[in-house]
Amino acid sequence: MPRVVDHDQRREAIAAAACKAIARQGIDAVTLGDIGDHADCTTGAITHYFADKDAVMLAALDLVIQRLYRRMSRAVERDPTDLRGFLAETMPLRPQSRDGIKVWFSFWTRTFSSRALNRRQREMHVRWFNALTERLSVMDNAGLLRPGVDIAFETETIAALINGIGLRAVLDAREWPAERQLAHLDAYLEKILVQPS
Amino acid sequence: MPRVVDHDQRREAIAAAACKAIARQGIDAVTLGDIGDHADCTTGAITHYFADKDAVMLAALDLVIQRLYRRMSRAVERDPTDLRGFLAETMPLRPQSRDGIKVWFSFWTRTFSSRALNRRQREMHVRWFNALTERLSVMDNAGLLRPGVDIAFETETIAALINGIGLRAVLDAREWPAERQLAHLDAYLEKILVQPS
Amino acid sequence: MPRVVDHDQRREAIAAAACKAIARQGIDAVTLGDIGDHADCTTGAITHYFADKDAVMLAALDLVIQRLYRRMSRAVERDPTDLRGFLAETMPLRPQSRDGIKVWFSFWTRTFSSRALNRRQREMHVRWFNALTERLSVMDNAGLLRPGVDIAFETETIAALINGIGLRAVLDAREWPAERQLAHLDAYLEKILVQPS
Amino acid sequence: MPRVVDHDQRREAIAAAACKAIARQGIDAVTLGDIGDHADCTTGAITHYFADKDAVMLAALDLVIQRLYRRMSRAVERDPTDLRGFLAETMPLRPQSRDGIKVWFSFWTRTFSSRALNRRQREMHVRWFNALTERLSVMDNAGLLRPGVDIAFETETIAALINGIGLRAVLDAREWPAERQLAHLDAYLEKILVQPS
DNA sequence: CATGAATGAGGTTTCATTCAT
DNA sequence: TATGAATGAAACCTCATTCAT
Repeated sequence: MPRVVDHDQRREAIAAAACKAIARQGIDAVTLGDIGDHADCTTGAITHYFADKDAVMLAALDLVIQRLYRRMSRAVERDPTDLRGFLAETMPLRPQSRDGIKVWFSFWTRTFSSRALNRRQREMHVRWFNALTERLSVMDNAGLLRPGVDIAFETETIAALINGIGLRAVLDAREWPAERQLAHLDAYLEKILVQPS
Repeated sequence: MPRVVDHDQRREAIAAAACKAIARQGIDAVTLGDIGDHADCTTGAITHYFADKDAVMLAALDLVIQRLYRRMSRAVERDPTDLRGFLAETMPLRPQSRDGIKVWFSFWTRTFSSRALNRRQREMHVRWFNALTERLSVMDNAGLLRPGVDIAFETETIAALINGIGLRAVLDAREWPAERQLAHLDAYLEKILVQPS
Repeated sequence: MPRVVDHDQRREAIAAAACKAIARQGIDAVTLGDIGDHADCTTGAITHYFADKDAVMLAALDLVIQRLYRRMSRAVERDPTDLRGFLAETMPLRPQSRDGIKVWFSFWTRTFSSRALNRRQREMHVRWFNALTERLSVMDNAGLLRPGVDIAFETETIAALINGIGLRAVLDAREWPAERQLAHLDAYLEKILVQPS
Repeated sequence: MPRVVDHDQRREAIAAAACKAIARQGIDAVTLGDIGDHADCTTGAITHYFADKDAVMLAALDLVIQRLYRRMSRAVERDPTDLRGFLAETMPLRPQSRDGIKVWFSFWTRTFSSRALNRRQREMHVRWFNALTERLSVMDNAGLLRPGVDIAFETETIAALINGIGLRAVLDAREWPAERQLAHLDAYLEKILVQPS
């Protein structure tokens, strides 16, 4: 049993190393050796824990997604009606979260060629979509949404906006500090939320 | 006299072939051989026109960007106040334009590791930003924007939204036909444009 | 535990294989595959131990030089005043030593284009020059040199002569057996050494 | 008939360009394109005048050798007993002659792998050997050689010395101006020539 | 469990050569 | 006669994967 824990820990450590490597060098320049360097182990060790390179990369993606959802869940627990706080967890506001977002984005273009990745991407989106829809429903029930707002439709628009802002922030980090990103998010939310009088 | 060949035309043909290959196989799976297949020539012929693979890829990006701007310019010529028509040219509404957008997106994650690509990406964005700003100014002067709209700020929001919608449409083409993409764009524009009474 | 391999030994084995290949096929016809054939390994194994082909070639040169100096040192240990024996170690007198000399010579023309190689070549010459100068000094102190001999000047002349004779012997091995080479060396030494009465 | 002259002129021009390229970049880094650049023509033009690359290289060598012999012949015509002047023509005393010597040397290592080149090299040497032998005979007949000098033997020693000095001068041009090269030659000649009392 | 040496397929790149014009 | 576009073989090099230890 302790073995299993070690095993999982090791896998996660390697996945985390892969994240760093992907964020730093770009997903298609990363080699198993690079990942090994970040994880302080050799390529042989990596192939002990993963079937092949693709499995490592997917584990990196899963790790990022998992962290993302954990943060989003915590935000919901803190305040189920804090839509802004919930969304902020998916934006590259701080250097620590930026790497994860980079990894997430890195897989986008990979889905062009891989049917499997494409399906997983869609699953992830659906999951995010549902989580966001639930936030909006909660807010609607609490009377915080402007009347006439189409929740499903808004979910998609917000998702697109978050991705679009996050992309800019990741491509041009210097010009896009947290405040600037949030300013654009807030400006949009203002348009659909009931204004506190 | 050697075989008469239009050097620029040949370069563009190869760049176009690279676009097709990138959109089809994904940017990191494309080989010079693949591009040669699409361009009906050998790898030797490609390196006759380009210094190396990177140069080919950049030419592909440039071609896509150039086509994008050409389409945007034509839209402006048709009707300088047609913001929607202008923006629609940068969205993957039809299969033909989808490939170009895919290529454009494909280079995003590449900028994580390449300083040169990152700079080019920013230049492109500035150019697009300026073009979009001008559209909004023209509309503002024509009294078509709601009062109090911050043009620079709106430019960024719209850019983010377009990228976000385009991304979804490209990742999940079946679910995102032109109408759905435009619906989200229209919904946002409605919020900043003067309503036709 | 990985397969236990003496890293330095492996490098030297590959360098030795490169020497053989260079001597046999000529420095500009040698491929990594050829070297691999001589070393009983694949090109991949070679690049596992060396950064690139240039590094392999330089290692080959270094190995040759090292062997040369080892032989010269041994000669000095045997008899510090045996100038002829010392010089003989740098001449292609036997088939075994011929390969090394060939490799050494092969790098001469490479220095025309490579600044780094040129510098290394000069360093090697200086080292040889100093060793030879020391031999002559020892002999002078032992009263074996004719009076009035300029040691530095003679060092250069002898070096030139050795190179010239060695070159002929390597280009036309059949016509230049050891005796013939040594005859020319002896004839010159006779002119500067005190004759045994 | 004028065509033929043009043809030969063109061939020689290309051979001369090859010489420059070889001296500058090293014999194994030279491409037909480089030679074309120096000759102001394309690779196509070169293959019009030569069967293949080897033929071009050999033409370059022939040109160098031919120039060498022309210079040596002129020296003999000026003064048949001026051994020093005769030998000086084969040394890299001036920048102009250095390129030719470099080309000559460059072919040395090529002979390791090519039987044809090796034979040509030997032919060249024999020719030079004979010319030098004749010089020494003339001097001997004129009573300018010390008694007991073995002409054939001295010819070889002198040839080796010339090559050895020339090599050093070519590898380390800055340290080996004409005077230094000639000083070593003179020192040797002094040992075999009758001293002017 | 873990290592890292070795493999070998596959990619990019170079370049002598050919050939249509 | 001359061009230079195009070929294609061959080289170097990278790297995911395997495997003896």
